[in-house]
Amino acid sequence: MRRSQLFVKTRYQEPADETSKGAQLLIRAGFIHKEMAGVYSYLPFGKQVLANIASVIREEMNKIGGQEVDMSILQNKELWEASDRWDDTKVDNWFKSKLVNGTEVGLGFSHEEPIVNMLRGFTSSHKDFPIYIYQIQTKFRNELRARSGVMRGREFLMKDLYSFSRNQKEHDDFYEKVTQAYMKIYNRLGLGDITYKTFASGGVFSKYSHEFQTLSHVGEDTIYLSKAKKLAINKEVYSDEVLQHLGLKKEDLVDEKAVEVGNIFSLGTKYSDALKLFYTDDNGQRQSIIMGCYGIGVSRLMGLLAEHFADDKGLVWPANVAPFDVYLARLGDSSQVVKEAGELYKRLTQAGTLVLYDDRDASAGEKFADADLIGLPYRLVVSDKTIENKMYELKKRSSAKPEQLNAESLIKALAKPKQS
RNA sequence: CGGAGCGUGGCGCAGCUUGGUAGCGCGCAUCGUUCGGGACGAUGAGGUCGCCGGUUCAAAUCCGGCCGCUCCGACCA
Repeated sequence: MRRSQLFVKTRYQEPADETSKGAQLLIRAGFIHKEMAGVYSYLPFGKQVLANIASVIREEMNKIGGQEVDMSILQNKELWEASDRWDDTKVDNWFKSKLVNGTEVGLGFSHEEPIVNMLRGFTSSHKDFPIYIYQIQTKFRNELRARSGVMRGREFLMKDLYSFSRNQKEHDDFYEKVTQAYMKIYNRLGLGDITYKTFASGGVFSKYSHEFQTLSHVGEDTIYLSKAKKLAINKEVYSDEVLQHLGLKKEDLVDEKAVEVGNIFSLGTKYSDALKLFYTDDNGQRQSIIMGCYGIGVSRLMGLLAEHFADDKGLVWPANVAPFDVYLARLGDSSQVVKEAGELYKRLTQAGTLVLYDDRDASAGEKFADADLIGLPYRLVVSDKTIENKMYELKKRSSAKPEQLNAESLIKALAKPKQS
């Protein structure tokens, strides 16, 4: 993409109405636009980052048998009354509205009820199960207070997976598979080293649920973690009894601030029973379905990545999620520089490299500052100097020193690595 | 929802105490000079001072109400 054609502009100063470093950088670099407290629009770069995170998640969900759908956001009140979750005293963060005829509808904060109801129309035999369905869509939650920019919004992008198993073992096996898949996702996003499977409140369905907590000073949660065992306990369930149950010693744990980047729940048969989703076993008997739900906050991850992968000059995106691979800075506007940079842009693009071509009539300093702020993995310079040397200048965002490359090695260096 | 702070061109801010024709920096436009780390000069455009009401000859400024934003707390299936 040519920078001159992009409507988004970067900002020199921090926005006054954000205090989170990550949100400030995302706004300054033109990834997001704040509509109101806890509500953000995603601009071209931000939309691409979300798509890249989603694509990592999608690949791992598909690998464990997930089938992707896109459920409606408008919710049918009757389904939620069946499970007694429509009442504002039961779920206090509903956004609700009304049809012209007065019928109440909700904006989805989660999708257990509608997805169970939908499945009733397609399943009846034990041969139909297990089933794993997920979606990546916008959720609405009427939080009392939005916070930390895009990390805790009222409207946010979330991946939610629902599992439907015939018995406890089948459920437990899949639950473990999801745990593995989640760790793969955090690894691929560069957060694996600081993300911990964490024991948290299980609600009424099981003893624990599991959260995935990434260590960060902007975290809203406190966890007690064992680095050796790669496990943690959320403060909300931390007690001697829990420690004993998990075989952990108090003195081996340290407390840290962390961000909840995922949460997996065993739901038992509560929603499947309430909405009458059953199956017939091989003896012709009606049986309950055991459910699980598994969430990952996609937009929250973007906020966390911006917070974590940054330095004093701006963002430093991991290659997997960066909106482009390389920032091509054309310095000066001599006809040979314009020609050379234009041709390089074309050539790299044809080779599959995603290039953000800064073809504006701006100073070198401004282009370098923008390249640092936006934080693409590489910065490539074409100038009279590089043409004179018959070399290109390539610099990693994460490193201070540039290297000089000829055209062939440049194209090779920027070729996309194969993703696992 | 309790406590605190804030709201003035696109962005960041001053002005308010002590009422008297709305300012600075960045950005933007035009011209010229520049051109490897956010260049310089000249000229210029752009503002219902969050909204409503009150006091006053006169309100960005004083008073009341409302709305919005931020932080702390509570809350977060």
